[in-house]
Amino acid sequence: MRDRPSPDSRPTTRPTSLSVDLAVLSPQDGTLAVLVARTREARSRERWFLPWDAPRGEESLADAAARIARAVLGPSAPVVDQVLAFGDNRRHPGDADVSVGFMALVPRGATPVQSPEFTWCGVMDLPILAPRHRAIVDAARESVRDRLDQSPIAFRLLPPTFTLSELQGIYELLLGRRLHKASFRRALQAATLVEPTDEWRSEGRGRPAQLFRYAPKKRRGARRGVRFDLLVG
Amino acid sequence: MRDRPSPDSRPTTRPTSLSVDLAVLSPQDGTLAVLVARTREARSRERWFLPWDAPRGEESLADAAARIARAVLGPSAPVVDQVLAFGDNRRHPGDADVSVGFMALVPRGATPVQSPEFTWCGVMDLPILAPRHRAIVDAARESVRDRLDQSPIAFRLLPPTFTLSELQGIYELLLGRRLHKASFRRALQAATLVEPTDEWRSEGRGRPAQLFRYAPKKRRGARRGVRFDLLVG
DNA sequence: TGACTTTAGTATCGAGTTGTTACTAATTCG
DNA sequence: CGAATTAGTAACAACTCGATACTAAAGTCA
Repeated sequence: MRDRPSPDSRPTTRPTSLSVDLAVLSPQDGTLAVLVARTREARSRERWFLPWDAPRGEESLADAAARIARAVLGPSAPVVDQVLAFGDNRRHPGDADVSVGFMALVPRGATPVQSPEFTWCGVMDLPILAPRHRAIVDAARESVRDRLDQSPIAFRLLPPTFTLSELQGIYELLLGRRLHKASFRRALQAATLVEPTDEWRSEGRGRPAQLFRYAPKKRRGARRGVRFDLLVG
Repeated sequence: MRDRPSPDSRPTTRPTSLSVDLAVLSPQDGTLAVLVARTREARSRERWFLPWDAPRGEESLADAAARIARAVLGPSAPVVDQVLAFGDNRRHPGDADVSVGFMALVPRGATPVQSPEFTWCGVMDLPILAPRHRAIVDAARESVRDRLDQSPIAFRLLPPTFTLSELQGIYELLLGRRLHKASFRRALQAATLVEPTDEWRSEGRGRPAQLFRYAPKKRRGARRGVRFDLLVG
């Protein structure tokens, strides 16, 4: 990369090597997991990496991310969301100058990986990734947490029908803290986000739980005051 | 851009033209404004653009954005936040394949532009920008709104000391709705985000207002339940 | 000077929301 | 059968929020 001064002239772009990288998140065995694969060559210090590629042809960033997701997860295309672009000196497996991180959220179990040696790995127990990939995973988790109550992303981590306890478990997993059952259900009911099906699931012992599906009916969010939920310094 | 198949081999990056683009937001005359400049050449359909450039040398994306901000606003360096990367077919003034949008928030008035013909323009009254620049402005506004109660960004739009009415006005500007005075102040006090100075400001008629400064003291945000504040469908 | 207006800031009250504790319901396990 | 386990609900106290109303301190204008 050479420096090129632009004293007072108009700016110009510069050729840069680009990658699109994907953090696939899913609840596995009661914890949040990421899809990672092992490198074949031994010369790099970081032995594991996230799925990634460069955009092809006129493909947009989002299209490239969706293609990578399909390559790893099969044709059942999960939605991908952009997380952040990284363009600093943290190392990337393909030495990309700039990497645009995306995330995909997929339900529990329902995700047999077909491609090469991709495997689930709990976020608390990640192997050593290239620093830029590690940053993308962290940014993806933070992004999910931040958007959890503005956006129905929790439902992407569940199959089409689910029990309310499962839904609450997803929220607890993502927020990293326990929630109160009655309050959770009250809030859920007030938001009219789910509707009951007439099926029930018996999960081993205990009373069977009713299955629900995601069926948002909320029209206008009752606009509240500001809450200053920040946790500063 | 040529297509290059990668059937089962390892992915590689591809050279791509890159830009870093900046949406500078500021409250001006009671409305939210963006810094834009007029193009000199008449051949392009979009006559206005945001400040932008390509990263130089080993400069990171954030460093490039900070440099662009300094070039436009002078050496008083405002913080820049990444908003989103755009890599689709929306046109960019420099025809960048990928543009990483950043935003800077600067206080009212305190921003005399020195560089070329940059000027404030109210967001409700924007001229025709290149579509990608327009998208960056929209994404920046949305990003501010989303992060308003998680992050103390409102204070970046104010000078070091301010009245509580000014602070409330910023929130109302960004959220696009009126807030209740007593509730706003109660929430502010509970969060211990500001502390009073011993100065007062007389703003024409009416009782003088006490000046406050941003001085966050909150340790742990009292963790509440989920609120499902989404406004779906 | 003294009413009137304007803006700042506080107090109080009632309606609504939230967390807790306790309860009932339906299943499996022994 | 009874104990254990999970689902789901009820009732209540504590808290939160928004509306209204109030006081305070300035300017305006007769």
